[in-house]
Amino acid sequence: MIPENANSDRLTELEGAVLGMIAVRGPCTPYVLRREFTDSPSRFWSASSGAVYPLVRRLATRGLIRVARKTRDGREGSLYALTPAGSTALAEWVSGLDQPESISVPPDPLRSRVAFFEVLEPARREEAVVRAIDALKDHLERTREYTESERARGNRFETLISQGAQRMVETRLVWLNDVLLELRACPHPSMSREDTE
Amino acid sequence: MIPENANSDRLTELEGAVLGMIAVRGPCTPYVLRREFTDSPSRFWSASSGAVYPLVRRLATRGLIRVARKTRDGREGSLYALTPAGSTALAEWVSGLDQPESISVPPDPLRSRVAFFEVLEPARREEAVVRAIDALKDHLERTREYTESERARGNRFETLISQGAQRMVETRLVWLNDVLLELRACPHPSMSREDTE
DNA sequence: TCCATCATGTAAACAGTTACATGATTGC
DNA sequence: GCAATCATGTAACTGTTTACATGATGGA
Repeated sequence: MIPENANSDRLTELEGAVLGMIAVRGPCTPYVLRREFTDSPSRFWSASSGAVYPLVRRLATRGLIRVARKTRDGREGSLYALTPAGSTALAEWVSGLDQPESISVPPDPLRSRVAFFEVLEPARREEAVVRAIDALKDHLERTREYTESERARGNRFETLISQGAQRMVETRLVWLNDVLLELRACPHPSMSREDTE
Repeated sequence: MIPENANSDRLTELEGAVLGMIAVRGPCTPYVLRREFTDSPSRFWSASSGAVYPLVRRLATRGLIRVARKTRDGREGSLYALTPAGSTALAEWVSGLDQPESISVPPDPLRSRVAFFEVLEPARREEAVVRAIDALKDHLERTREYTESERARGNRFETLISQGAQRMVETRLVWLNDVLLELRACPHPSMSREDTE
C-alpha cells in the first residue's frame, strides 16, 4: 500500500559532483569535498560550508552515501562513502550526458550582456568589449597553464576537462572579436527610450 | 544619520535581462517578459510566473522600473518602464562584460559529467558520448537555422548572440569528439571502489 | 454556452550564499 | 601561551521552481 517511489528524484549538478568525488577519491569528510572545490580553478561553486554540510546530509538521508567511519581526532567528523544505491545513481547521472539539460547551451554572461548592447553608446560598447577581450586573454593563459600541469601529472580525465574549458575560453575570445568587428563595421546608434510608448 | 547606501546591490543575470528587454522593447507587462523568455530557444530560464512577478516587484521597489500605465482591458495588469536609475543600472550591468564573473568559464553539464567518467565501464562511456554527440549535432542544426532566421530578419545583435551560441555548440561538439578519441586510444579500466579505504 | 488560453498572481519547497559560532590543532 | 588555521556546523536570507488559484477573453 505504501507508495514505493523509492528515489525518483534527480541529482543536482552539485550532488552529482559530490557523489563523483567520493567515488574517485574514496571516503571523504565534508571538509575534504569543500577543499576539492575551492582549490579547483573553476569558480562555479563556492562550496561554502552552508552548502556542503546540508548537501551531504541530504545525500545520506536519501541513502546514496553513508558514514564509513568517524574521524580519529577530537573533532566530531565523519567519512562518507558511496552506498550501492549511490553508485547506481552516480552512474545514471554521469550517463545523463545526452539529456536535453546537458546538451543545451549553458547560459553565458558575455552573451546575455552583448544581447543588450544597443542601450550603450557605441564608444562605450567598444571599450567594454576591448576590456573583456584583454581579461579573456589573461584567463586563457592561466587555463592553458592548468591544462599543461594536469597533462604533466598524467591525469587523463582532468586534462580532458581542462582542455574542454580551454576550448570554451578560446571560442568566447574568437566570438568577442567577431562582436568587435561587427561593432566597428556598423556603429549602430544607441537607443534611449526610457519612456517612449 | 540614515545610511544612504542607495542601491549598492548588483543585478542578477535575470534582473539585468529583464531591464534590458524593457529598454529595447519599451514598456512591458510581466506577461510579455515571460513570453519573451519562453519563446527564445535558450532554456536557461523557465521564466515561470513565480519568478517573474516577484522580480518585477523587486525592481520596482528598488526604483529601477515604474508603472508606466495600466493595461486597458479588464485585467489588473501594468506596463512597466525604465526609470533613469534603471537606465543607469542597466548600462552598468551591460558594461560588466569584463568582470571576473562574466569572464570565467560558465559551468557545463557535459564537462562535469565527463569529469567522473572513470566510474563508468568503458563500453558505457562510449555509448554515452556517442549519444551525446548525436544530440549535439541535432542541436547544432537547429541553432544554425535560428541564426539564419535572425540574420534574414536583419536583427544584427540577435544574430551575433545566436552566432555566439552556435560557436559554443560547435566547440562542445569538437571537444566531445576529442573525448571519444581519447577514450578509444586508452580504454582505462573503470574503478569500483564503493568501500575501499 | 462552454472550453481553451490568456493573464495575473500566491504559497510552499528547495538549493545555495553569506555571515556567524565554536572548538581543536599547529606553529611561533 | 597565543594566534592562525583547521574543521564542523547553524541561521537567516535570496532567488528560483513547482504547483496551485482565479478571473477575463475569444472562438467553437
